[in-house]
Amino acid sequence: MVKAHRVTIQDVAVLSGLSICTVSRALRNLPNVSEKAQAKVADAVAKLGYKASSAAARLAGGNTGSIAIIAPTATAWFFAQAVEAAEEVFGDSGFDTVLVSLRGKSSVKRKIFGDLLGLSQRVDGVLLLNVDLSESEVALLAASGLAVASVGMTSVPWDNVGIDDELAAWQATSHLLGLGHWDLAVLSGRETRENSVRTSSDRLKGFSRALKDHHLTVHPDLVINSDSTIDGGRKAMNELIAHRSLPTAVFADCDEAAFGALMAMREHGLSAPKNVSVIGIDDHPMSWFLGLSTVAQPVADQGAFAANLLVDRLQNADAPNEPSNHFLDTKLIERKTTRRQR
Amino acid sequence: MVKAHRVTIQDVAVLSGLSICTVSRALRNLPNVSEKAQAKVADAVAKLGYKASSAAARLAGGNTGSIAIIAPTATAWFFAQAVEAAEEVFGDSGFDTVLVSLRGKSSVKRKIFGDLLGLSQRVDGVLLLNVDLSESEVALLAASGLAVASVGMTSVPWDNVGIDDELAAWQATSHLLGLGHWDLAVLSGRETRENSVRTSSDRLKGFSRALKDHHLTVHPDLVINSDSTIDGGRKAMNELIAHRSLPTAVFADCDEAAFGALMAMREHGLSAPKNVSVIGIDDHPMSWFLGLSTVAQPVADQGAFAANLLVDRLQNADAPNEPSNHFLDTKLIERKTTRRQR
DNA sequence: GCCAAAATTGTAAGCGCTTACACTCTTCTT
DNA sequence: AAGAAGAGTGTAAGCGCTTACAATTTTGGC
Repeated sequence: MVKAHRVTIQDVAVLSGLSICTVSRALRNLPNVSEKAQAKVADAVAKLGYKASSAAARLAGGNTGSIAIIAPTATAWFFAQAVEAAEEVFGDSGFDTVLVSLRGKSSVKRKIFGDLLGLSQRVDGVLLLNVDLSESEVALLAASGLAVASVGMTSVPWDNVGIDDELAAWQATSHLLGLGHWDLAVLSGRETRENSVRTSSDRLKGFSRALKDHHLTVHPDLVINSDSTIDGGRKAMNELIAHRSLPTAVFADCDEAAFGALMAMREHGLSAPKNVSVIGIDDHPMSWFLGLSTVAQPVADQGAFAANLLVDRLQNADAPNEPSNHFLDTKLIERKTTRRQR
Repeated sequence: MVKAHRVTIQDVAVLSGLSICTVSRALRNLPNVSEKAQAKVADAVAKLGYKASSAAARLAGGNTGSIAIIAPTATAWFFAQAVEAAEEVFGDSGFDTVLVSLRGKSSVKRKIFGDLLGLSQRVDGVLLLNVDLSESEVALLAASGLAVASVGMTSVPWDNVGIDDELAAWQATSHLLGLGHWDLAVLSGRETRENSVRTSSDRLKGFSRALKDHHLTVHPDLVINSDSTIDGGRKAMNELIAHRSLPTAVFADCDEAAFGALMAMREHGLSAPKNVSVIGIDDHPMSWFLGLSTVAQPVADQGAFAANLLVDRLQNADAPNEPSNHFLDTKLIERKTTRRQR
């Protein structure tokens, strides 16, 4: 196999009998190219198997043809799902996806503002997944010239898609309440320290609102801080079991915490819904397996939606519409860990 | 905020009082640069916050500074884990990670040989995670000029890291056998149609070998084909329960299939280890949760190891050592789904 | 049919970097 | 102490593409 001469736009120009410039315009569907020329170019491209060099395009002031996805981690179910969905959209639109995982490092900022603003030379846009940014970071990013979109963020000056976290929590809590439970605990994710991610606090709000709707008040002892992980939920539930009175139902603000809660219960000879009803939010695939009642959120859809929004911005850079914020629907899924309180 | 003039190598050259060429060499640690010059350049770079444009570097014949990770999917636990580990290694070495998920499409080949060989203009190397390639595809890739490394592949002409699948299966099966079980079924992933991924068939071999070691033979009826997913395992186990005689122990060739098996059993009022002992391979985080006995494999380590191998190749392009194949250790983890057969 | 405006196409100058190759100093030889 | 070998540095020519702007062709109104 001989190291083939790279097929350049030059070759296409020669074969099609046009100038490089016209070919370039034809390739990018710019106006002012006759159909004839278009056809000739398409022909030559096909014949030659031409593929533009993104490096050259970029250097010359065009686009990089790639988009970065920034996520707190790539391993958690939610992010893996969203990343893959977004990657598909990007791929289908001809973009490469460069993945940046923050890996929960507190060096988020360093990453974002060292690498990422360095990244701005290498990508056309950025898709942020639940990345907790301070106001100044948001401002910097917005001013970076990059197209930006996000999933699960709040008050950001770019397109965002997510779910109504407060509503989802309200749905879950109301389900418990509707079942006759009035002695509820909540396993709540830790408050974020920054500004742009408010999932946990919104969910806590929803919990409170549901209680209020039933003329109940939130007892501080029954709001347990918990990491949004299996182990976090387990610890939180253990704490609840060991040091506090057992409620009749527990709302975990994500399924993984609910799993942990279930596990802790099992370790103490307790089970759901027999001793305590348990509900989560997410509809993690394991929830089905474990029969966990939950409020489902469309994860892949969120990633794909946001990705599409971003691609649209990139492809219609001219249309400067306002940043939009989209809420996708959540839905109560009643399974086996919740039941009527007698 | 003013749109800043891009800091170019030119600026560094001026500030350091050297020529562009010298700066370029200094930046890439090429020989023939005095320490003095090195220092000056380092200084200027720091002062200016200079970052090379990968597009320009690439175009001029240098490297892209990015590496592609190709995986069958990004959502499965195993891949998400490996991807993140590799991404970390790449990031620490200054490479961008471009993610390509095949999403189980049968268009694997199209992807690989359209996109990927197109990718070769955009990346320096490729990390393949369990990508099943035909011989000709392997040859093409090997001849592409890209640096390549892989995880979980067999007979490939580049660095590979994985586990000894046959041994892992042997460990799991021997555990069952050692517990006094002799009536075993195996839930085995479908055979691959290509050449470079042989996980399932190797694991089946290990199963057979363990039986042979105990002077037992494999009964064809007890080799159940199963997708390596929860649902696959569930279906396979259902089949076993419905149409065949129930063995005293089941070896699922991956944890997710084992989960499915456990689920099917539960649906039939059966449980492990009471009615049937169950063991898997992987040590998925849920296995701990479910008390599933399994043979643990170091997933993140495999990704990181392979990534390091790849980075090494890229950074020492001069040292043309033979491609190496590394097996990482697997370890039996006995939990609650297996017990002595009385 | 004739001329200006509009549509189409071509020319040429870079984008920021790498890389032969040429050049200037240092060191050693002998 | 003069010249050769080598270390360190500079010059300049691209890499393949985009993009003003200039040149050419087409179109249409009279």
